[in-house]
Amino acid sequence: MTTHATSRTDRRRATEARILDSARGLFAAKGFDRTTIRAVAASAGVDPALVMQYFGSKRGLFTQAVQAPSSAPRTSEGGEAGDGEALLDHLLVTLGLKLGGLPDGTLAMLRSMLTDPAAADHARGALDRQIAGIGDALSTDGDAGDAELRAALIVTTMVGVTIGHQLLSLTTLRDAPADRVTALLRPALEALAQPPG
Amino acid sequence: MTTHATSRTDRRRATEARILDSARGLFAAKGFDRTTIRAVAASAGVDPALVMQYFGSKRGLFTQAVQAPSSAPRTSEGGEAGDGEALLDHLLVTLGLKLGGLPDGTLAMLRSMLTDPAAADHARGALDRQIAGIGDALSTDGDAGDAELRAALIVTTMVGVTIGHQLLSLTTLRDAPADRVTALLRPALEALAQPPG
DNA sequence: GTCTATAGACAGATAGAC
DNA sequence: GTCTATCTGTCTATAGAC
Repeated sequence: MTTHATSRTDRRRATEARILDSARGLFAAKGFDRTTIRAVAASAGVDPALVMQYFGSKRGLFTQAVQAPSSAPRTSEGGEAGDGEALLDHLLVTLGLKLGGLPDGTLAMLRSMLTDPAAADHARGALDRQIAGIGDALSTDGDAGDAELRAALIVTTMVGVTIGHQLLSLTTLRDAPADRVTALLRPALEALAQPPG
Repeated sequence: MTTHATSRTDRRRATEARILDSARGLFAAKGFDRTTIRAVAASAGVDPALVMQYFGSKRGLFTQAVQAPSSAPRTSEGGEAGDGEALLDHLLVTLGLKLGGLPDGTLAMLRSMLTDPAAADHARGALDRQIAGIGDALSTDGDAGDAELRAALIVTTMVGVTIGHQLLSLTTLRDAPADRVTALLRPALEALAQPPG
C-alpha cells in the first residue's frame, strides 16, 4: 500500500509545500518579524503546532521558504551569462519587470534584509557573489581596475529599481510598462558596464 | 529665575534632544520593530517611562526622531537644483557618500520602509515628491514624455546604491573611495537624465 | 516631575492528550 | 501524527507611589 496514488508521504509533502507557499507569500508581504507562525498556519489551513513540527522554528521556516524552489517561475540567480550585450539582456530580465514580478522567495529576502540580520547576511552573500561574477565578466573585455566596483553599482542599481517597483510601489514606476523601464535603463547600465576611460 | 543659565525648560529640552539622538541612532541601526523604548531610554540614560511621557508612544518617538533636525550635517532634501549638470552634482552630493554618510534620520527611514507600513508611506511620499521635482527639471531642457519615469529611475538608482553602501555594507562598495563611486555613477545618471531619442 | 510596578497583549516554543 | 493547552519571555503602555 505504500505505492498508493497518494501515500502518507505524498500527503505530508503536499502539506509541507502548502505551508511553504503561504510562508513565502507572507514573508514577502510583511517581512520576517511581522510574519507569525500562527498567520502562516492559518493561511495554509493547518495547525500552528504542525508548522513547528515540520520546520523546527520560525527561522527554519524562513530559511526553507526562501531557498526552496517555489511554484513561481525561476529567474536564474547565478551570473553565468555570456559577454557584453548578452550580459545586459540577462540582467534586465533578472530585474523581473517582465513576467509579472520576482518570485516570492526573492521578495521575502529583499523585504527582510534591512531589518533582520540573518536575512542581511544571506542577501549580502548572494549580492557579493553576483557582483563578483559580473565583475569577472566585465573585466574580460575592456579591462580596468574597477570592474568589480562597476559591477557593484550595476547590481545595486537593479536592487534599487526593484525595491522601488515591487516593494514600495512608487506610483511612477508601477504605472510604467516594463519595456519602457528596461529601454531607459539599458543605456545607464551600459555606461556602468564600460570602463571609465 | 526663569532666565537662569540652565532653566528647567532648558534641561528638559536637552534631555529630549538626547533621547531623540539615541532613538535616531537605534532606529537607523535596527529599524522600527526591533528598536525598543527600553533600549532608547537606556542609551539616553533616562527612564523608559520618561520617553513615553515625552513622546506619547513609540510611533510618536519615531516620527519626531526622523523628522526633527539632528546634530548631523543636513543634506538638502528638496530637489531645488538648477539645470542639467548642477542637478547631477546636487544628486551625487545627496547620495551622502561624501561627508561620512547620510543623517541617521534618513537612514532610519530607509531601514524601516520595507517592513513598517507607516514608514513605507512616509518614504513613498518623500520619494514621489523628489521624483516629481526632478522630473520637472528634466523636462525643461530637452523634452520627452517620460521625464518623470527617468527621474524615478534616477532616484531609485541612488536609493539602491545607498542601501548597498550604508545599510548592507556590501564589501565592494564599502571599500571604494567616494570619488570613484560618484565618478563611475555620473555617466549612468547622465544617461538617465537624457531623453531616449 | 520622575520612577516603580504592573497591566495587558502577543509571540515562539513545548508537553502531553487523543 | 495531529492538535489543545500552556509556559516563558518580551514588549508597549498605564496607574500610581514618591
